[in-house]
Amino acid sequence: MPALSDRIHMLDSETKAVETPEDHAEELRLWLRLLTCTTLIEGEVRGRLRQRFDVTLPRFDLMAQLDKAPDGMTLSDVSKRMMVSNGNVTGLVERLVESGHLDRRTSETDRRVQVIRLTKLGRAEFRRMAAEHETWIADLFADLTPKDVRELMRLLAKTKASAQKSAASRRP
Amino acid sequence: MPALSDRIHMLDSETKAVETPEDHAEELRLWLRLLTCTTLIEGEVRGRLRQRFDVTLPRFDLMAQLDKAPDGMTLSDVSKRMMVSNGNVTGLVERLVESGHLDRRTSETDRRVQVIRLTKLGRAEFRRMAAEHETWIADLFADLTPKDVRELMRLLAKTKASAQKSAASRRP
DNA sequence: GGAAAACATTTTAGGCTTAAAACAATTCGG
DNA sequence: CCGAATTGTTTTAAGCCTAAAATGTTTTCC
Repeated sequence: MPALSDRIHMLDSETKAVETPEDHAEELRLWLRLLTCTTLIEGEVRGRLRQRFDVTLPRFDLMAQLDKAPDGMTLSDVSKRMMVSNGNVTGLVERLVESGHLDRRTSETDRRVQVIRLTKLGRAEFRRMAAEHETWIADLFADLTPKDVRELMRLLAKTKASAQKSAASRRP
Repeated sequence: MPALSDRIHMLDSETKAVETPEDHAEELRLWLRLLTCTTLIEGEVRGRLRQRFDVTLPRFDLMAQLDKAPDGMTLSDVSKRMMVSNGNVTGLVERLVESGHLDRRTSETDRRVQVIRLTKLGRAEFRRMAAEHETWIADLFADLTPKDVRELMRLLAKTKASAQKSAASRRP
């Protein structure tokens, strides 16, 4: 059993936690800055993709996923990788199949599963866009030194892990 | 006039720049990681706002802007601050006026301008949500040390400046 | 003063996005 | 085996979002 002074201390710190809410303004500012950076870059890339290739960002992102998977992916895989809802992918894929960029077929071993892959056209167009896209990104980050890039990578990895942990603890 | 050896060197480096495109894989990875972090946190916040308060993230964001401006803002101001299109704001405001959270009036000095502000209800609800929201953010970033937070702030400020510069140079 | 440019907002058309419900197919446990 | 969960996808309803054109208003600058 704790000494009286310890119990008083515990009570104090508990009371403090309840009555004087901690200041999290720094984290809030960090979050807003993170969001600003992403929105800024995303908007720029979106605009360039439209102007230069008349393609939307979500389409480009989906093709990017498939380019890394020559044997195709299931819709669920894509949905998890892109961190978007299932229904979202259904619609995106529909339009890309329609335009001839994607090939969609039902798996032979599991008839629930749809496997999608890039068509020859889809792959060619994606490669063309991706090459230019990479230079845009390089340009947008041009003022960062290699050290800045490394450090940001490290801190964002830590951020991602922290956020995933926090998110997971709410959804067990 | 440069010496022959210098000219050869110049030709070499120019040729290299054209024929062997530089490798920007690191920047690309950085961009994807930045996007992942934002998407992860944004999704988490969106879900909690919906579950806890039955409000959407864009509505919350708009109210957050107005909470900082007791005298109201014009739609253009809001649109610039939130980095979304004008038309987008029109619709958001419409729904928030409809639900009684916002007050909208035409400026008396310039009849083009609409000034919006939070109603009493809107402000009260926002404050309630914002208090909880702040703890979610703190939780999502909980594994970062104060030093990590400072360093991220610094690097993201640099990133933002770099991206803005690059974006501006394309749209003069 | 009046045409032209600039500005603030709304409208339009189309696409993206989500959460939740519905449907279909497979796997699991008794 | 067979009913119950689980899994993969689609559908639905509502809202978000953009780019571009349209509308109304103010400013600029001959």
